[in-house]
Amino acid sequence: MSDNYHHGNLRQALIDVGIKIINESGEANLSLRKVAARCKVSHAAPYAHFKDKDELVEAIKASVTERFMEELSAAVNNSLDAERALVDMGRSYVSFFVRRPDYFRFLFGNQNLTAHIRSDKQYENDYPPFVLLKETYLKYLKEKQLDKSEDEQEIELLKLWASVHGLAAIACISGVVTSFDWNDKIFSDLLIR
Amino acid sequence: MSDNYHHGNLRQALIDVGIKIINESGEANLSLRKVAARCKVSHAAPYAHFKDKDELVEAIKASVTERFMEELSAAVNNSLDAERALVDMGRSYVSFFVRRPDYFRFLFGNQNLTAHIRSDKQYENDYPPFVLLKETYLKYLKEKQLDKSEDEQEIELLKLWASVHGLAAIACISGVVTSFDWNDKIFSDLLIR
DNA sequence: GCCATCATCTTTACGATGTCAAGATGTGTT
DNA sequence: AACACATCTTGACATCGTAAAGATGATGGC
Repeated sequence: MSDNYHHGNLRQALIDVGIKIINESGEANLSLRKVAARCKVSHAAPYAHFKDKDELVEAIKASVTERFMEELSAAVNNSLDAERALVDMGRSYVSFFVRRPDYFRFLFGNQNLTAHIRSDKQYENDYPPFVLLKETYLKYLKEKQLDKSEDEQEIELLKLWASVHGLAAIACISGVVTSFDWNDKIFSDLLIR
Repeated sequence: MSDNYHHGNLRQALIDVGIKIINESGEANLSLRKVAARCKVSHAAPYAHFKDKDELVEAIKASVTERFMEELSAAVNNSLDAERALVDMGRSYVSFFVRRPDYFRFLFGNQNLTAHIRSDKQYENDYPPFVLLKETYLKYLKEKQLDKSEDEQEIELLKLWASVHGLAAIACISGVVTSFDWNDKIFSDLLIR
């Protein structure tokens, strides 16, 4: 049954425990064997559900990205107009990773080419945070009655994403940002000009 | 003598071989033992020069950052005025990591908090690329006779850094950018408004 | 109800890795 | 020449990812 696994929920349990371990002691301490042990299962059991350690890690990344998306969506949905939505999404984006810099490094720092993002340059349709950014941006254009060419839109989107992601990166990497007080000053200026 | 180490140049040799291994097969294949073997030295020899694997890795990061700085400095010095210098530095920043995305992940992706960057929030004075960015930015302000408050300057610098670093990050992570043709369009617009 | 098939899990084993302790070896100093 | 010290070697250990072989339990056909 679901108590002792065996056709239970081991796969999900492995993912959840993986996230817990990262929360507690960072990605450096994430090992297949520890995850298995915490699930009270032999060290080779995960191989019934993931062909690799990488495959488990990618599943964990997808799960973390879901939580990330929940925050982003909430920020967008709670905003009154599209302009506020754009700013709030950016703030939420940075805020999420400032609160959990270990997640940032986990999601974007690995050597295996972040398979959870790109299916060969189709990130525009596949990577949920970017899809949400694009939607919000297009609503913003419509709201402001701005007319831009496809090229302009693409460049603007790239700049938006780069600014926000770069801010998150610098915050996580350099330890510059611990509090979040300067954001109100910087964000509308950064995202809307 | 310097031939067979022992008061030779093992320390530097370890760093150089480390970079070579990363170039050849990525950070995933960087191990103390392999580095030692390639230096024809026993697997514990590195411990005479580095207390940790981390300490070796940090030394390698510093070395890679030096090469990075050489390109940035060249870009700045070859520019006629400060405005061009600012744009060219940004272009050079992204270009460097587009050519070597593995370096980006190596420098900024690790879990150990990139000790080569921050000596406790003093990145402004310690991290060479940021120092160069700040210098170039200040020259740009002087050249254009722009008067900005300290706060404005700090925010603008952060935005500059975030934009450029974010662009590099996205390029490396998502595989969006392989060629570099869109940069001419985007850069002056991104950095100078 | 019985059995075969298949997914799931365990056991055992192997090589690679980071690290430590103890000792050997070379270098510089007095 | 003798000592102190940095450097390097050897051997050992725990941990890790992974593979192979077998046990165990569920599912579906008869």
